[in-house]
Amino acid sequence: MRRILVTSALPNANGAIHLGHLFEHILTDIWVRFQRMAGNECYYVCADDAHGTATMLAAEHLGTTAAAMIETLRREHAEEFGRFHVGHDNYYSTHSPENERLTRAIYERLAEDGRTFTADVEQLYDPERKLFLADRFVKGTCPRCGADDQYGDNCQECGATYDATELGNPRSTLSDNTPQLRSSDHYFFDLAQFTDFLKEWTASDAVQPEVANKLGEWLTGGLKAWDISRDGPYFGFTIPGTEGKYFYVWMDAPVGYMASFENLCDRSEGLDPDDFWRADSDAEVHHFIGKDIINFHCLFWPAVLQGAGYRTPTKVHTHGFVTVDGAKMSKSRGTFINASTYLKHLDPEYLRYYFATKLSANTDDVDMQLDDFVQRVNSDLVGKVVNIASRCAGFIHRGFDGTLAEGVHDAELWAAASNVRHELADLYERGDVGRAVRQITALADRTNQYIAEHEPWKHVNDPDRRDEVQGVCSLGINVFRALVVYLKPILPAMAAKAEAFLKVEPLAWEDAAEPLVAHEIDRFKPLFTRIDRKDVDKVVAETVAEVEAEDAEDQGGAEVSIDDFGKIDLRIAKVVDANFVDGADKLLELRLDVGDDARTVFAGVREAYHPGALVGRLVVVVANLAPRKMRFGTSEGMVLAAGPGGEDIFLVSPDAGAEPGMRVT
RNA sequence: GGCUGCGUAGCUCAGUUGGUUAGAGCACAGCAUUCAUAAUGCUGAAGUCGUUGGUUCGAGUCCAACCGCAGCUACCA
Repeated sequence: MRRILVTSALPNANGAIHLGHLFEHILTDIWVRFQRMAGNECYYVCADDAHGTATMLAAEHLGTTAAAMIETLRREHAEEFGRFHVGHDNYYSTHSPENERLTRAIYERLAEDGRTFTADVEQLYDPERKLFLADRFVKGTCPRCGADDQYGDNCQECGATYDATELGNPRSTLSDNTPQLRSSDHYFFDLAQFTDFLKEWTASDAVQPEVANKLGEWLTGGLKAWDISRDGPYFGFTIPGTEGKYFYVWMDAPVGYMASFENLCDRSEGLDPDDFWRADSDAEVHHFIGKDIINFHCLFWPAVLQGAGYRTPTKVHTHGFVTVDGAKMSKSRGTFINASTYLKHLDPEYLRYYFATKLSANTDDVDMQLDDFVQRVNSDLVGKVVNIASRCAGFIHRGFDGTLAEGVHDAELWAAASNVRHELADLYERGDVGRAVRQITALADRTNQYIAEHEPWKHVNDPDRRDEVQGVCSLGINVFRALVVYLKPILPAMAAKAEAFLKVEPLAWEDAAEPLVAHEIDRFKPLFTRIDRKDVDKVVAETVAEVEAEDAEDQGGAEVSIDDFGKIDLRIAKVVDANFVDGADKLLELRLDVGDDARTVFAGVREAYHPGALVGRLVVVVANLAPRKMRFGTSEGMVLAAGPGGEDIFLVSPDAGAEPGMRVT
């Protein structure tokens, strides 16, 4: 028996659980449930990732404390995962006493052994907010191409990467002030010391081949020291022996896996964290992550563990991202679906099954096509698998008192159904679940063919052929039982209902080895209902509505005084000319007559309006908006419009009689 | 820009170390059937395997270039 500890990446403690989190946790949960069915001792822990500047600012925004906010979200997250049947043994928080102790201990061990050093770092500082600014809180002009309004790490226009200190006219996105350049001592983990170790580790089968390729890039390029400290104010753990220095969130986040497990052990008889984490442990540790955090889990984390005298992960399972209908999840398209919205209208097992059909052992992105989602679930699960039990059970009850036959009617079919368990086990182990599902549905197909060939409905009233009818339907039920075994890691709730129908104890993997004979079963009740496409549409529509409400709150929620409003100079303008902009997908260049002066405004309405339809019409424009340099020219104002974007943009226009230049108040 | 991965029927994907007329499911069309949650079975139509070159007796499969898509590019989690 293997002893296995499994983790999923830690969701942020400042946002809701969405489709992307669900994908990762469902695929991990499927693996965990398989391991348990196969008889292994398997623990699955996770936690919210509580620390970081973002958490601090979010709590500030809500007018609460970080500690209160993260606890509320932690409960919410744990409950939502639970409703998707994700069976974490512990869903903890990285803001825990266990984690603080472990993180400090690990750091101290690394520091003692000369694995860390300090260095002076120059960084932008916001004097008003009194904090050092992470790259994403600084905007300015790209030092290479001169594009305005770029973040502190790279330029979205030309793709250049640079230091935030290189930006022209930098400003803090938190206060809009000009930041100052200040220097501060930072603590570094000397990752380069672990280069040889990491080369060896990544070449083992601890990571997928494409991940090893990616890591090879960093390894051959030379590893840089890793800055593990942040200056206060910061929401996190303080670094021992320092004043106002905090551990960078990614230092304590993976330690959170250990902390969550330790917390579980404290509440469980005979479970010792050391058995899993000591350097010579023969237990296994498996991390499931998305491909965006490969560097943290496959470079920093193994190096930290190695340096601190712990074992390294057995395997890091990396997956791709979820897209919806071929595009990134989008709030305005309604495909940035939160767990809570989904749960209002759809059964969690639909999603579990659909994700399972798309799972592979590689890091490709997984596209959730909403039509495909409905069809796959309805056709495979209701039409094929469940249908077998549904069509056989009636005969068993009508003619045979609900009792299955003594023997196996078709030894070949049963052998196929039973023996495939070895291959399926291998596929589950490797994470090639989509392929396993294809094998499973093929077996269901074969069984429906078998039943059709023997036409039990024709012979059920023929006394000479009663045994055959019972045999065929009993075998149908037995193959169905095997299918339930194979699908149980994916569909635990359906499996529980099927177990009740079959009147059996909870099924384990090896139960597929032997058929049920002369066994009484219950009457069949529907195990699974079809998805109605309308319910999917409701989820999408509600997601759009939520986003709009959120936007309204962000923009209109905070009250402004009439004086503030008075600062905005809204004017009626007439569109004199409108043209496409070469190279811009969304923009139209508009020449506007605003009374005395004419000006050029770039408006993101190309998908909704043809230039010809705009010439001559009156619009409302923000006349005193600071001119903004864009890639295609300077925009001198903003045209007001409603709608989520894309093709749904609706320009605001005045009633007849308004003249260009009139002030809107 | 550099790097990683992907690009096979309308959709989702299989295609082993290169080998005869490229496969499956969904969707579609026709037929059959009625035991089953309008479920099932049979038959059929549908692909110049991203493009162009190359290696080879032979390439979806190997090589090169190009095109397209996604992601990464370390102090955003």
